[in-house]
Amino acid sequence: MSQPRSTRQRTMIRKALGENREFQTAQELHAHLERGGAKIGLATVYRGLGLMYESGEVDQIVTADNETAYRRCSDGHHHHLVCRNCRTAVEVDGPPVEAWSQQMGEQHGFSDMTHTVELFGICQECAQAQVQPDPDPG
Amino acid sequence: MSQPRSTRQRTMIRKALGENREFQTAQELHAHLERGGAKIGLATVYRGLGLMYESGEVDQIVTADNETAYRRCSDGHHHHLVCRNCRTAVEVDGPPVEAWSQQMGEQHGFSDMTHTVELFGICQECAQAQVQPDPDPG
DNA sequence: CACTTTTTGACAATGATTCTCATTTACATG
DNA sequence: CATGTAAATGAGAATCATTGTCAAAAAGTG
Repeated sequence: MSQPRSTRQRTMIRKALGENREFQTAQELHAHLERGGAKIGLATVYRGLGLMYESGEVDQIVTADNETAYRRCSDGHHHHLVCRNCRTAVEVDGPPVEAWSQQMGEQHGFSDMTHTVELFGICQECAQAQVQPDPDPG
Repeated sequence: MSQPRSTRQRTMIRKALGENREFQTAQELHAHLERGGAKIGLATVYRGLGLMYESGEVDQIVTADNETAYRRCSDGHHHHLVCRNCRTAVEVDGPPVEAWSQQMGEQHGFSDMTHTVELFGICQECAQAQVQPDPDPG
């Protein structure tokens, strides 16, 4: 039943994803490719990333400004710990969350549970590079 | 330094929120108000809900179609278990998640942790009203 | 090569949200 | 009550990520 075809454009997208470990929006990825002299349409980037997300090849998060960002990821269900400042992301497992989600579902009679979980924080590097915020001044 | 003022429009928004326990988008709330004969601008609804969210007066979630929805909520940090079908929402505590989030942050050197957690499922009523999906037919 | 189906790309369209700015309102004060 | 002024409103324009359109190009198959 028709597999996705291997096209020059999709190869480019994969390559670009491989070169950058941070989450990128479709627009960013497209700009990056064009900057490198590549010829590819924006819609194609959107479609490609969408397909790769559906096949589980890449991960997807929604940023604070409600943009969708993608990153190459490892297999299996996992979550992300993302730096609010530089967007560096770490993949993390969440056994307690999975269990808790399941339990909440049962407790309230919900079936077919899914969940969205994202952790945000400031990574060590950014924390050191930044001025510490005043602890609630008078 | 200047508190939000009490206006006819904001009162209307609060009233409408009080009448409906489900999550509603700004557009839905606006439509509901106009249907009731009220005169209020769409931008005003957006602004009102935004302010109420910032002050912690209402809760906010992002639906599957990337729309922002609001609901009056109880105090304190909590999460939501939302029916994918009818949008009925239950507030739930998540001690395991809080602890896990904290722990992941420490483990990876992240500070200032926050998180977004939403649980989705099909509530009992909707599950009964719907045709059961075939369990992976040949 | 010939053929069928998928993919692409340029651009239009969509649609939620935000911005603009002139007008109105809340509310503290004389 | 009159008045001043900063905040709020509303109508519509503007923004902007994302999706739709559809003819032309490319992939994969025999």
